[in-house]
Amino acid sequence: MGRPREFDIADAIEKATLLFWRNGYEGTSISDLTKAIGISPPSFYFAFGSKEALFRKVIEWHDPHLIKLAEAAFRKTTPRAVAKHFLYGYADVLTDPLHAPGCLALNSSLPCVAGDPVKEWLAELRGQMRARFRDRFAEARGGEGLPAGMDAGSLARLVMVVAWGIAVEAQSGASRKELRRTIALALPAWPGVKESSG
Amino acid sequence: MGRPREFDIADAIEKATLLFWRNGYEGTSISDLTKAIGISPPSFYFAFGSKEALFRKVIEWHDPHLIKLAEAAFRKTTPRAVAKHFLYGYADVLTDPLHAPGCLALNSSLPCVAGDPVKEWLAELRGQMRARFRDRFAEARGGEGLPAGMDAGSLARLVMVVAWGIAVEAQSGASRKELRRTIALALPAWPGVKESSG
DNA sequence: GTTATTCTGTATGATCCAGTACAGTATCGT
DNA sequence: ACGATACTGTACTGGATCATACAGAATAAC
Repeated sequence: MGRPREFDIADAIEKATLLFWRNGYEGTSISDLTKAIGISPPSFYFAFGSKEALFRKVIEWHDPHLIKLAEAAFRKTTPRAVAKHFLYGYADVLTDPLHAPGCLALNSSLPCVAGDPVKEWLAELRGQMRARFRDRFAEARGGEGLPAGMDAGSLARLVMVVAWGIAVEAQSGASRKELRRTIALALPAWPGVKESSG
Repeated sequence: MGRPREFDIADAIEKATLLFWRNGYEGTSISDLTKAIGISPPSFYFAFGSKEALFRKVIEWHDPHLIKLAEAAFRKTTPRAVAKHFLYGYADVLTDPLHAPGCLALNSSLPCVAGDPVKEWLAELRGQMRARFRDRFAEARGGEGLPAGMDAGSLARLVMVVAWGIAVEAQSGASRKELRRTIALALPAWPGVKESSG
């Protein structure tokens, strides 16, 4: 009961997502957000509580996409195919013309002040993603284990390193084609036979 | 002539460097800077002009270190040895306990607002670094050219991708040892025989 | 209709921001 | 000594920040 909300929460989150993606967390003001959503500050605070709370909602809204991409990659057979599927899919996200170039979380977080809880939370999410890859590589699906000198943890970190690296390049203006060529060069680092489709 | 300056410019730049490294460009206020340097705002503006001007000076002060590292790497023979020397040296910088973890320029810039001149300037510096590697790889020193399917530009971009990637991981708390293990896994992507010392 | 509840906008508060007006102080050249 | 110049700190400006006090408007329950 009570007065019905005059704007759509999901729509507002989507608009906030685009702003954070373009201008980062600290670079996006309450004024920017209320203007884009088309509401007044009290409505904003009533609906979301604070800028930080909305940002967390934005990330929680977006993160499952990446997790699903990773899980789809995990269904591939070899570590190389897993990395290939994830990195190519991630490159597509980074260069999606529907939003600003680069990674939402990375664009938003890297400039934050050291010790900022938002920044640490995002670093934790990145760590969780890395742990997923580590566990997947540790399974050593497809027969024999990893070659000598390759542990699942380092192999997982390399996936993340290439991912964050292309995210930076994408934010700097690299095209999807350029990212894909770069990924192709990196793929032989992971064990597995060459495949024609990722 | 005139009243002599009561603080050391180089020392002030060094202190500003540490602050920008820790808290980023937008996350560091004039108040933070004047407090750390131990001067008042007018002295700050008289000496540096603006926060942006000081930041540019900080970067110009720091960038030659990386350029020298790259040039030392370029004196190696094979593309792989070049990448190895640069990436291992860069990993050392990223995890130097004398300053905050990660890359000064990357920590400072990624959170900036889209279209910010500082951000674009830093992206340009990154592009220049990539061009140096592209030119070095294009030389194809050491005999025959690059293998089929490898162009110097993509190979150069891969160096940068791994560099920015480990910079993000370093900022998230990865240790020097972890970064070195990850780099070692990536190195086979560049043509060249395995070497024992980088 | 009346009341409780939920959401709304106008207007404003407290704080921080980058940057400056101004007057004072220390050195140099003469 | 005296003026020109270079640098200093106190105190302040205008504007942006996140956030809220308050009163009004729209709904549901009764």
